[in-house]
Amino acid sequence: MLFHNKLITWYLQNKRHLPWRETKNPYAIWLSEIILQQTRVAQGLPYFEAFLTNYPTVQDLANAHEDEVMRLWQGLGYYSRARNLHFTAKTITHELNGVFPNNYKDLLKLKGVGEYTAAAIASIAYGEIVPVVDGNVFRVLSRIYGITSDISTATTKKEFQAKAQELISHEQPATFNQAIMDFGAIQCTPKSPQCPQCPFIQDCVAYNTNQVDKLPVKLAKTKVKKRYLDFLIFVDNDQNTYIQQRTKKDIWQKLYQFPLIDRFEQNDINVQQILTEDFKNQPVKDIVQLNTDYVIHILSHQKLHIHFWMIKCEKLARNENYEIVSWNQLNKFGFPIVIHNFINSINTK
DNA sequence: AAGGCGGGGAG
DNA sequence: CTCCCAGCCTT
Repeated sequence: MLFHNKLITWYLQNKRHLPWRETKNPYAIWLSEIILQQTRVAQGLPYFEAFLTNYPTVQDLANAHEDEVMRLWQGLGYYSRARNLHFTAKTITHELNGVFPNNYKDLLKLKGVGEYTAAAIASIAYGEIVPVVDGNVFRVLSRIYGITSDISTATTKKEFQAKAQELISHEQPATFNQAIMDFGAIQCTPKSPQCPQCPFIQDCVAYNTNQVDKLPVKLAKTKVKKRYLDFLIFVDNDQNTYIQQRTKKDIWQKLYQFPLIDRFEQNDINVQQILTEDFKNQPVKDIVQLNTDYVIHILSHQKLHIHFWMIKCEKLARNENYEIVSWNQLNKFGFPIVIHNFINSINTK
C-alpha cells in the first residue's frame, strides 16, 4: 500500500478532534497555526478559543490594541508570535483588502508565517499540494526512511521537504499533512513510540535496525545563560505601584514588568543605594525582601534567578520611566508568567 | 549558518 | 534532570 494511503487510513481511525479542524476559515486556521508553533496542542487550545472569542474576524484582531493582544497571549511564550499576529492582521485588513492570501507563495510573505505555516494554511484552507515539515515530520520520516542527517541544518530541511513532497497525497494534501503530524504526536512519539502497533513496522528502517531511539539526529545544543533579576514592587497608601513596558530587543518584548535591576553576573545588589540613586525623589518607608531563595524561571536560552522586593511608600511620585497603576488593575496588563504568578501568590495571601 | 526567543509537559 | 513541542526572525 502507498505511504499516503496507509498514513491516512491510520489517521481516520486515530485522529484528534480539534476545533480548527472543523473549519475552512483561513483566519481561524492561520490563528491556530501561529499559536501551535513550538507549542503543544493542549497548551494552545484555550488560547485559540480566547482569541477567536475576542476577535471573531481578522478585522477585529486588526482593530484591537496591541496591549490587549499581548495580555491575551500572556503565558503562551514566544511573544513575537503575538506581535507578528497583530501586525499581519493589520496588513491583511488594510493592505490586502481584508482578503487572505490563498497560496503558499503569498502566504510566505506574511510576517510570522514561515515555510511550515505557509504550507499548513495553503494545504488545509486551499487544498494546495505542499507538504508541511515540522518536528513531527522530521521524526516520522527520519525513522521510517532511516534518514540520519542532522535536522538542525537548512540542507537537511530541504531534504525532508523533498521527501515529503514525494510522499504527499495529491488527492488529499490537507488530510495528509494533518495525518503525518498527528502520527508523530500520537504514535511515533519522541520517547517510547508505539512501535508494536505501528502500521509502518514492516517498512520502518529505524525499527528494523533498532535505531528508533537514535532518530532523528539533532546535533545543535542550546546553551543557557544565567541571569539575575531583582524586581522592585512599589506600594503606596493608595495601593498604587510602578510598572513599565519592556521595549528593547530582549526577552518579553511588549510585556509589562515592575522596576527592574537586571544583570548577567551574580552580585548582590544594594536596594537602598538603587533607591537613592534612581528614585531619589521618592521617599521610602520600608524595604522588604519578599523571597530569600531565588525564584527560578527557565527560558529556552536563559535561566533566570529572581528576587522580588516590596518598597513601601506614602505616595508614589510621578516618574517619567514608569506608569503608576492601581494594584487591582494589574490584570489589565500582560506580564511575563513568572511575574504574573508572583502577583497572584501575593493576592491570595 | 547560528543565535535568540517561553512556557510547560513527559519520561 | 533532559528533551521537545503544528517555528520564525534577525544577524
